Amino acid sequence: MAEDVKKGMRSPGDPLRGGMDLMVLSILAQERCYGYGIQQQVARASGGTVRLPAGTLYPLLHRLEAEGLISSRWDAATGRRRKWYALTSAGRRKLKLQASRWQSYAACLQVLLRPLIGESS
Amino acid sequence: MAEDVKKGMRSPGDPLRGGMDLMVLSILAQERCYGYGIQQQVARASGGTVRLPAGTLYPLLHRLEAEGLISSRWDAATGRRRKWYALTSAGRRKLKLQASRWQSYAACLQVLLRPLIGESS
DNA sequence: CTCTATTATATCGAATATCGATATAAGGAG
DNA sequence: CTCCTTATATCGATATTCGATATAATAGAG
Repeated sequence: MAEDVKKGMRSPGDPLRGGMDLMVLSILAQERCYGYGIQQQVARASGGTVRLPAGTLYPLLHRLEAEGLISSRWDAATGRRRKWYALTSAGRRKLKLQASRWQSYAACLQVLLRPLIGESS
Repeated sequence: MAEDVKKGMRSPGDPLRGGMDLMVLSILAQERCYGYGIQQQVARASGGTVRLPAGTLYPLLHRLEAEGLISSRWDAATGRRRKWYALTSAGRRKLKLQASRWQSYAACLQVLLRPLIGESS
């Protein structure tokens, strides 16, 4: 149940390709949520600048579930028929890894971008 | 000579898909450089954590040049036969745009990631 | 001088993330 | 009843990334 670990996929492409994965995982790390709710959280967290289209979101959720990083459960207790997703322990590990890679990537980009933004120092 | 401007390019995929573009553009914004040198700068700026494989780099440079964002010029004055790239004015505009989008994306992710990293407060 | 590692650029094919369009269904407002 | 929003889903098109591979020139070791 972890055959994806050895599949490959190192290098910088990872933090980029899976950027949306990281967003979803980080949201689910705080509390369980359903697709549409995740979509709204992303929009809110970015002030509407970042969007997560349904055509991206749902295939992504299915993929994460297939990889065992999240688990799903239909629940209509809130009055609405929703598919709630929760992070698995494997998902938590993956999140840490992805977040770490992301930090590296973001830090690198910040180093390269800094001299172009403010040169007050 | 600017047919890419009207092509579309909304949504979050852009700052992700063109992540490497942004790196290359930001490096060339500081001073002209050649492929191999860019590769090394990325490695150095990230402490070796981020890599830009040749199979990614050169097609990327060719694409950016085809889009008119950078210009190339062979020059062996430094003792080595190298293809030097420089940012065009269109490239500078693109860089600003891409950087802005990147900031939005990075800010969003930081908001989502923050509560998972430090909970000391 | 010869041999090798590094520098330097290039291309191809495979893998795959993203997205617009599209479809479906259910709940609430008027 | 009708319409908008919520909510999930899938498909095909597109673009990016990367490993593998090839080539050539240069520097240094022996």
